[in-house]
Parts: sequence; C-alpha cells; structure tokens
Amino acid sequence: MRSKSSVLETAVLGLLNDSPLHGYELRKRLNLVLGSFRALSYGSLYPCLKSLVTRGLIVGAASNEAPPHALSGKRARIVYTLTADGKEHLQSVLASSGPAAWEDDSFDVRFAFFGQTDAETRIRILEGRRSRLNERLENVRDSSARTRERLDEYTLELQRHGLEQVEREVRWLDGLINTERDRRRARTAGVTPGASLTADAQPAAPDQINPYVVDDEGRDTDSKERG
Amino acid sequence: MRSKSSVLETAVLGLLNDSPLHGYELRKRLNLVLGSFRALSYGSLYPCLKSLVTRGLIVGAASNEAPPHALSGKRARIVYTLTADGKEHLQSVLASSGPAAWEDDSFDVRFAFFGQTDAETRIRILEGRRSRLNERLENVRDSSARTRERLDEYTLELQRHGLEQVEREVRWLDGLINTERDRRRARTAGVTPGASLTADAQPAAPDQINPYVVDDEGRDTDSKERG
DNA sequence: TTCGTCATGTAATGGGTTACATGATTAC
DNA sequence: GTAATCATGTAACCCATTACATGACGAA
Repeated sequence: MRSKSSVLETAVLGLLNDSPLHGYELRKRLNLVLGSFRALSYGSLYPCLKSLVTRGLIVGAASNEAPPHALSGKRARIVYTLTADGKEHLQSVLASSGPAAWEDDSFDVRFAFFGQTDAETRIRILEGRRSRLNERLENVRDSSARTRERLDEYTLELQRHGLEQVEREVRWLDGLINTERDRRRARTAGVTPGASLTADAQPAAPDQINPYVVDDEGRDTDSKERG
Repeated sequence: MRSKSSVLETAVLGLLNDSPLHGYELRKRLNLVLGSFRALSYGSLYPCLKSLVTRGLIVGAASNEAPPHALSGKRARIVYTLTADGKEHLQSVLASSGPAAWEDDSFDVRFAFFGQTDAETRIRILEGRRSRLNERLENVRDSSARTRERLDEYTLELQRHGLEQVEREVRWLDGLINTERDRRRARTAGVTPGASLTADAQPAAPDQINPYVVDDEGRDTDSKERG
C-alpha cells in the first residue's frame, strides 16, 4: 500500500489498464493527459517503464508482427501489459482520495482516470481540490490586502489574472460536483443517467462544508510553509 | 551576455533592483511573483544568493540594526544589494525578448518586471507569448480532431477545460497588447497616458501577423518534440 | 539516398524540494 | 516557559530534461 506512485507511474498504469501499449505510443497518449499538452521525454518514460517491470507491475513483451488491428508489421517493439499486481496497485491508487490526489501535480491525472474511479471517490477528490483552491484564494486575498498599494501596475495585473484563473477553476469544479451529485441522485433513484459534464455551474450550496476524509497517503492538511 | 540566468535569479535581481532586501523578506515577495502563489524553499533561495554573490552581481551586508523604516532591532540579517555588474546584467536580461522570455516558466517573471522593461520589448514579449499559445492551441485542436472519438468523457472534459484556459489567456494577452499599443500611440502623439491595463480586450486585428525577432537566447522556434 | 518518423534506450545535468541543523526574538 | 515567527544555511534526494547513441522502415 506504500510506494509513492508518482504522477507518471499512475498515468502509465492507467493507460495500460485500457489497453496494452508500447513506449512510443504510450508517450503520445500521455501528453494528452499529463499537464494538458506538453511533451514528456523518453528520458523519463523508459526508466519509469523499466522500474515498473522490475517491481512486477507490468510486463513487456516483444511484439514483432500483427498488432491487434493488423495495420502493418512495422518493427519490433515492446508492448507493455498490466500484471495482476499492477491492476491491484492501480485500483488502490485510484481509490485514494487524500490531499495527494488533489494537489496541483496529481489532480489532472486523477481526473483523467475518473472513468475508472468510484463515484464517491470522484466527488471527494473534486471537493478536496475545490477547498484547496479556495484556501489558496483566501491566502492570496489576505496577503494582497496587506501589500496591494505598494505593488506596481504589472505585478498587480499578474496577480489579478492569476486569481481570476483560479476562481474560474473553482467554478468549473462547482459544475462538475453538481453533475456528479445529480448522477448520484439519479443512480439511487434508479433513473437513466441524463446529466452531462458540461452542465452549467449552478450556484451550489453557498457554504459547502466538506469533511473530506484524510485516510491515506500520510501527508496531512496543515502543512506550514504555504502562505 | 551569456549566463543562463534562471527564472529565480532574474526574480531576485529584479526585486533587489527596487530595494535591498534580506533573504527571508525576499522569499515572501518572490512568492507573489513566481508562479503566482507557491512557496519557494530556502533550499533554493540561499544557494542562489550565494551564487550571485560569488559572481559579483550582488553583495550581502550584515545589517544589525535600524532598518530603513526603524521598526525594531530584530536580529542580524544579511541585506543584499545589486552591484553595478548586477544592474547591468539585469538590464541585459530585461532587454531580451526571445522565446526564452515567453515560455511558460519565465513569462510570469518577465511580466512582473514589465515596469522596468522597455515598452517595445514589452510588446514583443506579449506578442511572442500570444503566438506561442496560439501555436499550442492549434496543435491540440489538430490532435484532438484525430483522437476525439476514442477519448472518454472525463479525459475529453479535461482537455476542453485546458483549451479554454489557454484561450482565455490569449484574450488576456489581446487586451494587454492593445493597451500597450494605445500607450505607444499616445506617447508618439505626446498625449498624457490614459489607457489602463484592465481595458476590455477589443477583438484585435483578426489575423495578427507577428514577425517576432528571435535575436537572443539561442533557442530557435522550430524545436521538434512538441506535439 | 536522404529525410522524416518510428522505436528504444543511457548519461549527464539541472533545478528544485524535504529534511535537517541552529539559534535569536517576540507574544502569550 | 513555550510556542510562533524570524532568520540563515547545508545535504540528500527526486524527478524530469537534454544530449547522446543506435537503428529500422517508408516515402520523396
């Protein structure tokens, strides 16, 4: 249950859970998920795959010909597949909903694999991220209130813009959380799913108390060194 | 003219150009500028200061008492000041407007010090960043067009949201560029400045050709490994 | 035949964090 | 007296990038 599982590892395992892939292809898909759209280097990917093999979470098999959807023989490449251990590990990672799941670096990956994540976990992560962002917003507004006047025009504008981006992300989360709740309600009522992810962000309960469970991943909420 | 000058170094020099500061205080201000609002660790800051001292760009002086605005004796701390070399170096960094100035990591710092930057350079950096983002947008839309159908709901939503954020930043840049141009026009006409940074983003010329000058910082535009 | 893309890797390097170590000063 | 904040630093480590090395395949 302990193993750190970096963002990259989670992403690799998550993708391989959909279908076996070789490194080169893996990288391309990774770029769509990781950080939005930035190139991950092979210098990170291959050592990561190596390590996963060593730990028995995936296996690599040289596949010379006839890939599933017989395109063309191409060339020898190593197709990686999840092992039973790997699947188990992935499930445990995907089941966690502590701070580690909603911090900047990991949230995106976790969100990208929401399709393989339990509905309650999804909600917990979304709410966790939202309160994390709100907390940050509060900090910035506080410190801004104290130092606003002695900041020049551009610094101020940069701050304003940053704040706005975060506020927008909070509203995005509001919408997603509402959608998830609607779905939950529909599920328990036994109705066919109707809610779409792109539903408008209803104003949501004005004061959402969110007693998120910090059950895993060590790492508690009150770390100093934040403001 | 060559020296790499990391983001952190630029930020430090830029802040010290306003007024001499000691490490602890420096860090707090750095956090407002760098990456928006994230804690920079002393483990990065102090070695950086050390290196700047070694290279003669700043000098540290133990200041035991009477800080400028006589608060209280506090305690021995090391107040850093820019040297002539340091000022010169900073000016040359601030004068550069190549790709290195508008990439993700450095753009924020450069923008934060626009108050100390030449107007033409400001425009060039803003335009450079905008075309960088547009280029990225194009790439994502292209690859999205090819793989859209086999992506699940959440991955798709993540991508949509990422795209939206970037589009928003482009509009932000549109506004800033217009403001800068207005100011330039006002300047050459000898009028008192009236344009505010928060002016609405006019639709801007529908197709802005931007022949940005890649004059410094090695690093050309057509690096592979991007899509 | 040469260029672009597919494909897999390693070594050096870089830029940061965390944890550690230390100690004075201030507020409760 | 004791906790929080001020203040400065070092050492170990992490995770990723860049540059390098290699080579096959398909298309121009």
